[in-house]
Amino acid sequence: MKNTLTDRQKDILNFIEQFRNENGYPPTLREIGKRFEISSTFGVKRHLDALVKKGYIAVESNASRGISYLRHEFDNTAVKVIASEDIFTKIPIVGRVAAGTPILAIENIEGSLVIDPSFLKKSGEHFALKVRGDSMIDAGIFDGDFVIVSSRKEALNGEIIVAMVGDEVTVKIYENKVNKVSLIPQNKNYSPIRIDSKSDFSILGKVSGVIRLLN
Amino acid sequence: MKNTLTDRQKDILNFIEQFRNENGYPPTLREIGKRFEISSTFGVKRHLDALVKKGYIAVESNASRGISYLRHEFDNTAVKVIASEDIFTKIPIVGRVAAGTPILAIENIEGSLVIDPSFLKKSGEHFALKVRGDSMIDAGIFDGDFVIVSSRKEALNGEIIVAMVGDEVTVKIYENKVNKVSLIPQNKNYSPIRIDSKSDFSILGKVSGVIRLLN
DNA sequence: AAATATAGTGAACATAAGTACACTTGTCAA
DNA sequence: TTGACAAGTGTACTTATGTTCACTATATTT
Repeated sequence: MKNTLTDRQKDILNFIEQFRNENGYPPTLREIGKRFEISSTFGVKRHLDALVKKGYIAVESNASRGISYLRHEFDNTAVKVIASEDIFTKIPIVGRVAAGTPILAIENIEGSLVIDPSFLKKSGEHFALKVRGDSMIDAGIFDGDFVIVSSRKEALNGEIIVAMVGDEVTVKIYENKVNKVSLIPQNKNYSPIRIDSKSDFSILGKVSGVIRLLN
Repeated sequence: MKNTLTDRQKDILNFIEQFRNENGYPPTLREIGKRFEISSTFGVKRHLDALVKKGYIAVESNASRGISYLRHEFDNTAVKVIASEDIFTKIPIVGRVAAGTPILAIENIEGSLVIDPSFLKKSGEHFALKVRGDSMIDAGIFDGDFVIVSSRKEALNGEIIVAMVGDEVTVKIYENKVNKVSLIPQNKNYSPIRIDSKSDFSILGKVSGVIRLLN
């Protein structure tokens, strides 16, 4: 079995993407079927199964509208510089964050960065941040690296997050034990930061990628 | 009634946003309820009704997971842009390299990757490679990372390069002392590779960037 | 004290939506 | 001409999910 899609599968993949853009949630089997005049949900399901098998989407079983997007379709040509009508995603690079301003306020934006949309598996707000310091070197995040951040307000234990502590933006591993939040660096020379209730602390997002430029 | 949200409503709105970021589709009433320990779906529903009334979300009635967003909490600075000529660069991702074939032969290309051209300061051929193994972890290059490679045939001491040794493509630090070439890993558990004259060895390029995707 | 808004419970219900199976059709290569 | 594969039908079934109702509780406002 190859990973190439049939025409029908391509059409359906496109429809799913479009539907999600328009509605904010993925279509049901029957909604897909209606669009393509496939009267049986089973016929549709088998298309989805094929798309899953070929790695284009993920489907949560028994969950309604449980389609999540794994990757866009790209032509595999070994072309170097391209001009096409593909849609790319441009995310802002956040520099110094002025105290009190929202992270994405214009004055905080230093530039922007174009990345492959397939890197951002799920939709949602993203921004990038240039890392200062070496507190995360054991996690492979070095001084000067860019981290790509998926905006969110909560985190799970062990996730690498970007947080605001007082005036400072920091990248650490999140840990919440019995409602005591700590930010764990990944460098023996640094100690965890304990967050007590009176700390000015908020989660900005979860690190979903790291980019390093050499030379 | 004002359009200001109660704390509870804010929490729920944030959760919905986060859930969608993570899963690609919105949560059900019960999934929201589970997170907030609200055992009755009705309790959750009334929160959604409030959010709708205040203009923060839209809910399609009788549709599962039918929550769509009207307003983000952040301004949407992460814009989707249409590529115009020559602005973005698309480079091929090289997968398994068939022995004897040129690195950029079609059969070696697994996909492609769009990156900001400002990342590639120098012009010239580039390709990307998915790293296998952990021989370079001390240089912050982990298993599964993509390295962006600038094609060239020669290297300077200390540069991180991609080379072909026999059939294998490898990422290492280049060292040439008195015409004895060694490839130095960055991991105490590995030993340098000595290249002797009869080795089948060639330099494919220099690593100019590293990209890591988390989750 | 009464009214009002927010927040939640627990159960019952209707329907939306995923899963499964047997059978059909058309195409294409061996 | 057999076989494999993509694509689709129709029905039946199970589960997931939204809707509704009566009732409770706790603040805050009038």
